[in-house]
Amino acid sequence: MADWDAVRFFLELARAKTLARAARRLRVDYTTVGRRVSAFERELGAKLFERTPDGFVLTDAGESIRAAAEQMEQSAVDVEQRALGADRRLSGTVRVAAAESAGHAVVLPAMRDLHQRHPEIRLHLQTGLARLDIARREADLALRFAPPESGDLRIRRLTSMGFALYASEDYLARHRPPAPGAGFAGHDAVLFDEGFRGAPAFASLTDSLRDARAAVRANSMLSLVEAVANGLGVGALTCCLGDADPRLRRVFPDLPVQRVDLWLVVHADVQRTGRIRALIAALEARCRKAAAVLRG
Amino acid sequence: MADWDAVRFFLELARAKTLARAARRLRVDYTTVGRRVSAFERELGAKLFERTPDGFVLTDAGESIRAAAEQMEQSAVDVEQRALGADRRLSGTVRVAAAESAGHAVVLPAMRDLHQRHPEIRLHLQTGLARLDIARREADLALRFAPPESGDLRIRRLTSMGFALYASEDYLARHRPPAPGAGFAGHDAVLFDEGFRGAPAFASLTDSLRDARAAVRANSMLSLVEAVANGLGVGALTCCLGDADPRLRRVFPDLPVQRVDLWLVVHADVQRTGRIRALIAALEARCRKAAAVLRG
DNA sequence: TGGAGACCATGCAATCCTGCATGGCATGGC
DNA sequence: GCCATGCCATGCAGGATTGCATGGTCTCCA
Repeated sequence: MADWDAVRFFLELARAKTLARAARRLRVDYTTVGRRVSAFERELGAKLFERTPDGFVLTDAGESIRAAAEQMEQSAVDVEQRALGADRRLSGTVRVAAAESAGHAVVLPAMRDLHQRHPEIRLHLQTGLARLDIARREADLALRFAPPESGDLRIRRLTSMGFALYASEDYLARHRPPAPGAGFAGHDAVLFDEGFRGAPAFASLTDSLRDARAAVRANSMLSLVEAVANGLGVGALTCCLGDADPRLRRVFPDLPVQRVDLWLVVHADVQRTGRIRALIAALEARCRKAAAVLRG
Repeated sequence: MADWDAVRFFLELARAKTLARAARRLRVDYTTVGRRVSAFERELGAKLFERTPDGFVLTDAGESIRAAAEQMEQSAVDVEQRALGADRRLSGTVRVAAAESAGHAVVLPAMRDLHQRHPEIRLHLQTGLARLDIARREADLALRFAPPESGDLRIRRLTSMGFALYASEDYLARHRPPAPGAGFAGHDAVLFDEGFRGAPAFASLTDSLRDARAAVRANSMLSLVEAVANGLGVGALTCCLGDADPRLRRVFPDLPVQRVDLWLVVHADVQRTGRIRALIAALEARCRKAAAVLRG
């Protein structure tokens, strides 16, 4: 094959179905995707895609090379992983995928310590619940509230984080104080946009807000805190965040907090990479030192 | 990984050990190989090669990605093969015009490989020097020792084939050994009926037989080989044929063989049809694999 | 010892590729 | 109907990549 890179374009187009979407994921212009895929078809002498009204659909020929192409992708990832594993330098970028609360409470403080010793290590923190694929190397490291099981991933428990319901002082003054377990009918809720799927402990916390009206939905933790702090409603926050903000009060100060385990996920091959090892060590140190705060 | 194609360069350099050799195999300038491999190293953040006096040697990091890179290569081959296999037109007859020696040494072995994968492809091999007109579609493909220039034909060099003078052991025992360049007066020659017009290197070989008596003339290579093997005279044969027959000996074993380039000629617009592409690929694979044998 | 041959680094010019812009074509909401 | 949105084809200009040329190092061999 003249140009292996064409397979990368082929695969992405097969997944994205349109030139435009594939181009965005590949970070090139869509004309480039079209041209390279056409060239690939010409080279192979086979029509790989049917141009239908709803996008590019694989032909039989395209379908029949898909598996091999994915195999190739897997090997490409392997190449990358092993190269990364061989890299002992304490410099370069580490990409971390984490829930925003974990990013705030764990990753950034850990990074601050790490930066003192190794200023060459850069962090690319991708918060949000969108599950970046560690296996496909969309991130080097992930912090998750629910551990995935799969293949070559190394998983370890970092800490457990406390969550509780918070409201602003004046919100609590203006509303009839809720009773534990009695529901929040008549209350306003500040909700995270996407649910923390797969974290049962956390689910039980948000479930208790079910009866409340959703006054605010946001997909940014900062907005969430501000919403609660501004008296817009009751919200579930990590204790790190809630306790640190003087404007916030726990709704049930006497109840124990909800604990959710935080898991570190990393690909087996990159565990030896210098900068990644260093960051993992910093994360663990941070979790040890701040265990009390994190657990609430 | 930003550019999968870099892996192809990496692998080739790992095998070839020098930029120059790798570049020749990849059909690019060696500066390109150097630059792309360097870029790859930069991207991975790992030094893959040690630049030693005797070429590029894999570092530990390079060694550790080699297996995955080879895996990737295997998948690339799979992609290609399935694309070929998926083309529904991979059946029917391909008509090939070739000199008998090329047919024997290249076309038939290539066809054997091809037949494993695509048993529905049939070959119609028309040997002989009569120039079938590709342009007029008297054949789909031609293998020639002299490239025609004309219009819509696609021409590429397949390999170079070695020719040498052969005789049987007992013929050599019975005759005064000829001296290189001194002519063959008093010898018997086994000649191909029609001359290889247009292949100067070959002409020089047969020219040296000018002084010999023509003991046998034949227009079949099989007859030619048999004639030489039976001690009827000295004949110019491809090294493939001559070296493979235990009854034959090179007349001048110490002289380098005469090399004649073998050209593949195909009409531009049939280049894309599946069965023809498949055969071309098989021909090229055969020439690559058997290059040493073909060159003598 | 010196010259040929093989190899590699670097500067520069031509080429190829990419991205942008325009325009055409669908779909869907108002 | 009409506009907004999303998609793709094609022409064109800028820029990245390539190949070539020069110059240097090393080895081998006469």
